[in-house]
Amino acid sequence: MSSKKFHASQRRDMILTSLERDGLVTVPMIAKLCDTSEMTIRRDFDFLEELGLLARTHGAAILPDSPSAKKFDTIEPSLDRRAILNQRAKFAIATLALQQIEPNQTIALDVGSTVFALAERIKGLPIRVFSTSLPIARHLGQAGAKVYMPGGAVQGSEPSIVGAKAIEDLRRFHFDISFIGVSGLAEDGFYDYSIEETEIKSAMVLQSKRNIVLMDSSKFGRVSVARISEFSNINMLITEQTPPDPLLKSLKAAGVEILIASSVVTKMKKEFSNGF
Amino acid sequence: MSSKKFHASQRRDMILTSLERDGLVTVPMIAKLCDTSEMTIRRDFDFLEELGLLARTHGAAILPDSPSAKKFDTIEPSLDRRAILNQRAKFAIATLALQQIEPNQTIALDVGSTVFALAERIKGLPIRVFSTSLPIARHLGQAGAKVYMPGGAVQGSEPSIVGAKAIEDLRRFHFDISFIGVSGLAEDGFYDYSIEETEIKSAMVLQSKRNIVLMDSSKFGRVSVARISEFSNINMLITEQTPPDPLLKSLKAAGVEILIASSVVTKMKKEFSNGF
DNA sequence: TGAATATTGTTATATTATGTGAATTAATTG
DNA sequence: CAATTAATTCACATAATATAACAATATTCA
Repeated sequence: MSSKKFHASQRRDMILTSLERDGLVTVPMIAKLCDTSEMTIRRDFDFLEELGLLARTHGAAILPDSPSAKKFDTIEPSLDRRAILNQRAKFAIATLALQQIEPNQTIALDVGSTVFALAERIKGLPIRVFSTSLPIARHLGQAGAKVYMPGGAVQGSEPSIVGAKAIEDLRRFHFDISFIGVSGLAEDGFYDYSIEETEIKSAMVLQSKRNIVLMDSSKFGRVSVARISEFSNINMLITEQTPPDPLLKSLKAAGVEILIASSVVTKMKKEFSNGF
Repeated sequence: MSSKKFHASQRRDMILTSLERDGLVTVPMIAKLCDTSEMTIRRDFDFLEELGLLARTHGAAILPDSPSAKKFDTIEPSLDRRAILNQRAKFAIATLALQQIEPNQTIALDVGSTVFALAERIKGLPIRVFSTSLPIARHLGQAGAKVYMPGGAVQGSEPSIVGAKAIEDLRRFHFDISFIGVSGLAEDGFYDYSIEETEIKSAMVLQSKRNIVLMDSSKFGRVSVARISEFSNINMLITEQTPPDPLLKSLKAAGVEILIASSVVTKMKKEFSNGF
């Protein structure tokens, strides 16, 4: 038979794919599938756990925020179920986003599960963070990061600060980069389904030197209630699939740089060019 | 026969799923379902009970006590841990606190697990809430309550808003009641171990018509870093045990009303006098 | 190419999970 | 209230899985 040996990244992809499909993978399962030793698979599990892409248990690996993954310590509030669905894409997008940040910058983090994925990876970096999202602020605050929030009303299923007071507070800040989460992308701009949150996002965009939209491809072509911004205010879009042609053309015409994150999991051992 | 053995995490998921569906699961039920020994299921029950995801009785497991730990949702570890410890007392204290509130009031909620217990019981009531605590704001916001927060820096293991900006924001509000959590009670006042949080608490006290301190008896006689307030500004103390004599005398001399919550679980089916 | 480095495989040694039956505790009933 | 039954805990044996250390192999880069 064809003795198929895979590379580390291929194995890890297979692990994550199986995991997403079945919700649980065992060491012997994958070892046989990849025709490799169990030790290697265990090391892969370790690696992926380090990145937060799975949780290890005795004998198996499971999705990181399923209830039984919370052994003793880490009771993390999961944003919601749909966050783990595109987890890999979000992780890849967050990785690229991370590389846009430089030490000692002040960055703004908007609402959304993809932005949350970035927040998770930001922990411990020497930057200042401003966020309207309660889960993000809480997560980073607990990790000891420097986080600031605007005042205002709390709203939404991923609770965030909205309202006139929040916008007023926001106007007193200035950010090096804003990372914006959106729920739709059409030919005339980025959209979101909450009017209140849209107002905040728009205000955030105006206070930033650079604006980077993070979104996964499921949102291409979707028009929601309210427009956040025209393309001209957005400097970069990070996603994991090339947008379809009409959108791509509009984006490029407006000068939006587009980064496509590959969801292949690699070591990333090398230092980033940005000094982290 | 296809006798498939499940992994621990799968069994625990099945337990929780059955529990949610039926409200009650027995050991033999699950043991047969999982084709495993009863001992193993008992150990699973222990494990899940530890996390507050179920409650054990003789012969079965049922949904956990109404307060806290509902699902794998909103509660962060440090908070959760402490909350589970004196859960009974906190629940009782929160119950008394609830009776101090009247419809359509504006109340301020400070930081702390006892105050969190109150927040949990407040859900759905027709009041406006102001809070500096991120977990509380998130919890209530997600439940659809009207919540407002001050802007400022995020800090602490139960993250909350602190700093000059927060105090400035706070000064623009006025509350019917503030519920304050403290970490110490000595003869000259209430104490807390975070200087930043103390400043916020003090400011909160000044903006309220009535100030109610919530604390459990473990904090009697403990002096922490910084004083929040003298007794004279505090109208009421709700706890679950009578304070020792020197403290009691000081409190009474300053006109602080003292409510002792009985941690005996009563029916509480009757309407409260305050209209809820 | 060859040295340096990283990855993988193998073994022996912990650690953890599970199953069994006796001892203990809690509920039930006459 | 004792006697009975059911449920639980305890202690230990066994099996499954994880870890650590080292050897072997592959990969990278000068």
